[in-house]
Amino acid sequence: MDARADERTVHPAMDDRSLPPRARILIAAQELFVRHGFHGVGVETIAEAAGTNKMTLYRHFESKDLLIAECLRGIAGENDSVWSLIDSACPNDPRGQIMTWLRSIGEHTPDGNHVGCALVNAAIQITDPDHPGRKVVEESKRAHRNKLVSLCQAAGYSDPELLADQLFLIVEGARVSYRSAGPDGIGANLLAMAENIMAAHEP
Amino acid sequence: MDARADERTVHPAMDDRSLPPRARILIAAQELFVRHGFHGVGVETIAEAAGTNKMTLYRHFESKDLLIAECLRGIAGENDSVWSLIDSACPNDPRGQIMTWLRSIGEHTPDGNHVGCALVNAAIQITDPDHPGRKVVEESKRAHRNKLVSLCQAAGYSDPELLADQLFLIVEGARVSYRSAGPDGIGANLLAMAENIMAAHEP
DNA sequence: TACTCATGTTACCGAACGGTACCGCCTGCC
DNA sequence: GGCAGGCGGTACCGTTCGGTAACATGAGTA
Repeated sequence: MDARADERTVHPAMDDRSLPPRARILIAAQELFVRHGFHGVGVETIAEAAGTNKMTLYRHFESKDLLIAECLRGIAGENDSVWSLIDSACPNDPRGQIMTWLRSIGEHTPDGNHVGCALVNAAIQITDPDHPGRKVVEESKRAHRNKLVSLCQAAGYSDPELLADQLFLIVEGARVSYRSAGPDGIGANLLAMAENIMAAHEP
Repeated sequence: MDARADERTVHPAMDDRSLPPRARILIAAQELFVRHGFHGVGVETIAEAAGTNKMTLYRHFESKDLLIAECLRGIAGENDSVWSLIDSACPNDPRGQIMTWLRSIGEHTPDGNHVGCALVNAAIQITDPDHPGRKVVEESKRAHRNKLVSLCQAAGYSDPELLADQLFLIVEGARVSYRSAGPDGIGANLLAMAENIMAAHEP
């Protein structure tokens, strides 16, 4: 029914114990969850991929659901740091920051596979409205949208909220289409679409 | 871990045997899969919701995965018939057809919950690249995109392919954001975003 | 009546999974 | 040395799930 259990090794240098078990578990869990989904990978697989075992995993995380939530917090934090990176790469250049962000969306992962947005995928996989991971996703998306609005305002575009939402939705649509329509599908020329929309909001 | 098992009754008139078991199973499976995800509902639950049992289910469907694929084919067919409906509602009015389609996206389901696009959700839940349901989703999305392109061409917009892809991605992004950011989030004023984009392509 | 065929019913199997108990080891620290 | 705590290893439990076997039932039909 589910993904093949073959080749679930994660980071090769994971087995050396340079990182404490909790960090190794989080890294392994993030990678495996993103690749195979929450239901597609069990806690024992995660523990083995982290070079430890199930008991140690449960010493650091109360349950699988809370491990999922912690992974989502980690992913949200990585997204935040991407914005910090962009900010320091194009200081005082909001338009350049938006363009840098847009260009980064189309980049392939090291293994050549698009997986879309891990937070969106999580929100779809989680059907329980009370799951601890859900509010992590919603909060991250809200912050992401606010960041985009402030950038569009700073860049002096007309109707910055409308533009920000347009860019946000196009990017969300493109990333989800990598999964639903294939990587060579509709999201291929995302940049041209975004530039066309931005041109309509040029002051 | 997963959705609550409470209240999985589907269509109330499902128990009367007006429909043959295979049709009842498909209806129940579609509804339950959309609401709780593929992993969140078992075949026995589906059979009971359809007013039958597991053995009859397996007499009509080789496996759960093939049942999933059949459900996706049914959903894709429903999407096609929506386009036929729109076509007959606005004959020879491609622009009106696009607008009608856009308006239909924001409508709520009878229970007031947005579930996004069932095919996209399926593509994200399915991690196996060889799953029989995957090609159903990809084919449906490709046809959907082609339909939009031909409508934009017929409406005389400049750069119809770019416009079609922009509209497609915005809608995909909005529908997925109903799940990731909540129904009152970014996709709320989808219509204004689309009209703004279309205005930029006015001939 | 006798036959066929789709369906209902029950029981079961093997595997996977989330989670726990228990033991032993090793390291660091007083 | 002695102690404590973090960690590895293993065995186990209860449950759920996909899928199957075997049999009963009931309607339609020749």
